[in-house]
Amino acid sequence: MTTMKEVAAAAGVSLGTVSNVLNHHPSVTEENRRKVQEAVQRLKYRPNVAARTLKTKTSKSLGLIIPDITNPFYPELARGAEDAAKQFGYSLFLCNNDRSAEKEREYINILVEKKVDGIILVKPGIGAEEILDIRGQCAAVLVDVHGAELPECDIINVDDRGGALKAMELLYGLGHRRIALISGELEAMSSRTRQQAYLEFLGSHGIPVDDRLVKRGSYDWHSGYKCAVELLRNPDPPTAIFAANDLMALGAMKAVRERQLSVPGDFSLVGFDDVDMASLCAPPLTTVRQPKYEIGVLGVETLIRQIAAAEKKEAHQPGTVVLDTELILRESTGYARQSSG
Amino acid sequence: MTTMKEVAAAAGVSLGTVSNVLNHHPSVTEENRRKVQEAVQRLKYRPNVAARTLKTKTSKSLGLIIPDITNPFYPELARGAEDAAKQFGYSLFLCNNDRSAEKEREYINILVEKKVDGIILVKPGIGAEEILDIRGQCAAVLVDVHGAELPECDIINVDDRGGALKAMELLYGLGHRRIALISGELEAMSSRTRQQAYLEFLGSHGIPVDDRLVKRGSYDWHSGYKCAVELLRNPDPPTAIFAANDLMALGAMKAVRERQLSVPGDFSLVGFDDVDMASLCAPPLTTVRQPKYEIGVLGVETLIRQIAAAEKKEAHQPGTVVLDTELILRESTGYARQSSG
DNA sequence: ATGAAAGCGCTAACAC
DNA sequence: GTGTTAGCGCTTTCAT
Repeated sequence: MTTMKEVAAAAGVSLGTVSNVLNHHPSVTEENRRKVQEAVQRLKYRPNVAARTLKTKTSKSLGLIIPDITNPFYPELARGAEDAAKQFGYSLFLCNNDRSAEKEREYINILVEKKVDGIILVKPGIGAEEILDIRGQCAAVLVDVHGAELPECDIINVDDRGGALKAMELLYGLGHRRIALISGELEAMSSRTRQQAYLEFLGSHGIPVDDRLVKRGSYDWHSGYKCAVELLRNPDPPTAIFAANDLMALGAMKAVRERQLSVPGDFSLVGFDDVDMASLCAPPLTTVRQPKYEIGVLGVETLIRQIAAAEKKEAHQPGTVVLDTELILRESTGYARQSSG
Repeated sequence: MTTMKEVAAAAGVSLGTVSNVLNHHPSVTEENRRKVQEAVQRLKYRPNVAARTLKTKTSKSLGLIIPDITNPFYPELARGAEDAAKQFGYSLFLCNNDRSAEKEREYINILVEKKVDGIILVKPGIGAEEILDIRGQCAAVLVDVHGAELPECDIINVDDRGGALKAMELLYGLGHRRIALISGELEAMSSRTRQQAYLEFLGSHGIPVDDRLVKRGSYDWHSGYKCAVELLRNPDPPTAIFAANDLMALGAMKAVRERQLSVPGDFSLVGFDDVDMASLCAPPLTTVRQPKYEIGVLGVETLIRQIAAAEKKEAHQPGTVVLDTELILRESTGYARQSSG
């Protein structure tokens, strides 16, 4: 492996000069610059990032901690993060924590030890103090977390409440009155919010909450299927389901169609997220789109801003941004049937 | 930031002793071990991986270069790689190259500079010499690549030929004779192989190849849709489509159903990969399952084996492994209709 | 503008 | 068993 020292020797200049050339410092003779560049080429010199990191305390690496890349919501987010990271000259460590706080801690430890310059923490399961601890080590941004307890952190959330309300308004506007909810795990801020919005909407429209119409899933399609089966077994079944994510909505759709009910003729379904399959499936799923890719991009942009501020020893003003959702009207929603609505 | 030096001072022992404790060297008094561990806890000491990497030339990091994590084939592969990496104490850099050899080169450079211990290169776009170059820097395993030109590399392939043949046999056995192919990009080894198998099967069963029945897609569902639309416009249309991946098969299914043809009543479809949506969609898609997760796991296991061999200065015997596929019979395939078969 | 040299935090070889 | 020490490859003063 070629080192700067060897390049210096080959070019007949000093170590410092080579470093200056490589770091584009202006104060180098054209002559020397040329000689160094030639030697770099000839010896196929490659900088050693470990050495640089040791010296500069910055690695040009970031960490992305998500629940599970296998959940179709995350690839796009990860892609956004990776693209943005690349653009700024950073690389990205991918970490799946399976929604386990313990794994999350492990990963944070490793990332800190690897001297990443920043961490994006999606749906953090760890406590507030632990999160603040990270900030002592590197930049950090939180995605999908309750902000109140963390005033000193950058937070990116999606307007879950607004999105859920849009879904409910659509269903209500189509005449549905018995609207079921398939919620996600209530540990996650976003699931709780979507459920609250559902309840709130019912309340503000004078619809009494029927507990048998509220099921709790776990974000995978099997759970959506199971919840829907139970819902349909109800003597007075719902005419529509609002699911806290597309996967569960699609699972529910499967159950509905197995009961020989047509979607949207007999039954309406709305999801959340707008994953790829939502548009592919039959019928295409009406859903509330989250800006997944943009979350990833914004996450690293925020990280970069923090890093830049820390470098200049400026204060960074942390903030919370709430991204908008968009209702995507497709073909899984229709007017409520008179008979049951 | 606490360093080993400070820990040594706090514990009243030497730097070397601290290092010995941290690296679990046997030759340390119980007494000293205790003192060091106490100091580590109290000072919240965290090792600096950059320093260690500089010294040991090993980073406990790996790189995974794939076309695009957004393609539903890759999250599972990535997950398998990440899980295995974690198990061996490694972290994983995620890199999307968008099937561009240029980006691929960039990433390889960065990864090498970051001193990753190994790289998994999926569907490499770079040339053989470049690939062999990597081997001088770190471990490497190739996934989905033509092996003949690279006898010195570890290669993991899937039995695309066998898989495609299974799909064709199924269709043929159901009475289909006009079977169309929607292939992928022919730069990729796997697409070429699947197409070859299709042609081979037709040949060996005395079915003349009809060029109008062979379409080239680009692995996304839109292209599958488009190809199917063209196929169905044919005056003597096919009764079944074999698509080189599930996404295109699902796109094709959409097109077929828009023509008011029922699947599998009027038309049969077989995909390749067995992604999540294949089982979720209606009707569930018959497909050829690839062991996606296992590829990822096997990839890092192979890397680890190379690394271990290099560490012990043993020779590593590279090899090519071809993983089996499995035909997953679902509901998108049925008997050919007499009228058109 | 350039060279010399210190040192980032760690491991490992060596002497005791 | 423990302490001392020499680098790993780089950036960054500080002289010159």
